Amino acid sequence: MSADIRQRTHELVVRHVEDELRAGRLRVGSRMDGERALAESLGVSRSSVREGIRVLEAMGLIRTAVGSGPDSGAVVVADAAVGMTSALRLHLASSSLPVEDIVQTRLLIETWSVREGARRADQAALRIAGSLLDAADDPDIDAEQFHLLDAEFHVALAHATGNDVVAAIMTSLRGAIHGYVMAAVPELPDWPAMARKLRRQHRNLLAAIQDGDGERAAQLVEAHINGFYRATLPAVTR
Amino acid sequence: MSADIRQRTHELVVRHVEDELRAGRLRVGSRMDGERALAESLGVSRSSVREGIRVLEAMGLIRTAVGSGPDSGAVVVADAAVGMTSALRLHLASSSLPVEDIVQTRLLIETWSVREGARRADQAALRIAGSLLDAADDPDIDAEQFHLLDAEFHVALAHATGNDVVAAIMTSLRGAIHGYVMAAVPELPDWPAMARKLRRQHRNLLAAIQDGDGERAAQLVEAHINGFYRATLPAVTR
DNA sequence: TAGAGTATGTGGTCTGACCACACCAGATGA
DNA sequence: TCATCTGGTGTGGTCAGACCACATACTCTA
Repeated sequence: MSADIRQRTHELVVRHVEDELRAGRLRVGSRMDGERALAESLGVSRSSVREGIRVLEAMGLIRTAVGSGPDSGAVVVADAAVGMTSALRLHLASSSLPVEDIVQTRLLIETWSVREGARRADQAALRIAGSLLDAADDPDIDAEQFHLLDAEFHVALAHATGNDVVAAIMTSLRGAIHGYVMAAVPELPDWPAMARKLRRQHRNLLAAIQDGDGERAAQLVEAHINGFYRATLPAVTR
Repeated sequence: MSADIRQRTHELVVRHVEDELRAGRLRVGSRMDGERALAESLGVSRSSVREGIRVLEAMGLIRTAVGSGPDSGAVVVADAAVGMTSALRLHLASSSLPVEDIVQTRLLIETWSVREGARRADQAALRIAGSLLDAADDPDIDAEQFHLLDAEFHVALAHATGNDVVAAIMTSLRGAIHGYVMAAVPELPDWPAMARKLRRQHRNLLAAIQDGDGERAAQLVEAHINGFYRATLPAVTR
């Protein structure tokens, strides 16, 4: 693997954990050695171990917890969406990725997802999506809760494809622009009307998928996403 | 933003940089303050600053360099593909993301990309893709160089869509499975024949895009990807 | 004027210390 | 006997301070 170039110490730590995963000595749910033990066994300082662990944590690979007992320490969780969401959010902040491109990518991912979801007809996954819509019907929730449920609904549809990579990408696309969505809400002339429209579109979309009508679902989700961003984007990018 | 829950110090550092980016006080190409100065201005230790910087670096947001002068220190580079590639690679190592899902996601992204590329007809971008194929025609390069150029070609096609998010996703999808591709090469009965076939398919694909024939390009890229993985995946997942 | 030598500031690494926390086992009480 | 309190112990989180290798920019010398 051409280790000619200088490898920093924390990269060695990341590489070590990656190798342990690849070899199957670490798997999802495993508890890693403590930072001090890892430092000693690799012959590096605890600071360097911590830098590596920070990277793994930011990638959604592990989770850390203080204290003692079986839940403490670094545990492999492997939540792929975490790292991708952070990456997208940060690059969005740096203006190196335009919001428009994210929206277009959503269109491409989601039209495929609902077609695939309609084809697979994974009833359990669709039931989850439906219960999220039920929760979003609660008139007492505020705008932020509504849009979080909205995001969860779209992610649930992505999960109905059975493709974990697509689901992770969808989670990160929707999660990264949550801040932009919330920034747009106060700018909307009539948010309650918008929410009613979104609820209606969600129901129709889910019905089309459950009917196995992938084409109709694709058209509905495209209109749904385009409609929302045409109403909100001008307010934020202004 | 409800900072009720405990925020660790390195997260404060990440958040600080994110805010600076969002406010425009930092942009791509900017040089960040030194670690010591940042630690003092935020009232935290240098170790914590470094942990935050490690995260930003892993996300592809910044690049660090030792020494002195204008190129040293932490500089904002905003290479979105870096973070996503690492995230995918690590989750692939943990078996939480199956290779098959990545391949299926490539199909979805790339069929869209070549359709969009054919529609946009970005001559400059397509010329870059073509020159990568020229380089890959060199009979002296080895398997690794060939597959790296192969990956670059597919990424170049994604760039021809003009969508930076799609291009970053494509880069990470292809980059994350590079190790798997290289692991499969020695298992192939006749790699030179495979390479000849891939070269031919690449040329036909690029020609279809340049002809503006998105449908044909989509069919070609689908057959191209499916063909390669049907030949290699069994060797690796075994 | 050209070159060698030096000063300076950068990230990279290490050591060792202390803290807050969460669990767990043994002591204590009813 | 059982419930409750109370330390002990090990975890990550944070900090201070030191030294190193390195790359540039400056200064001095031949």
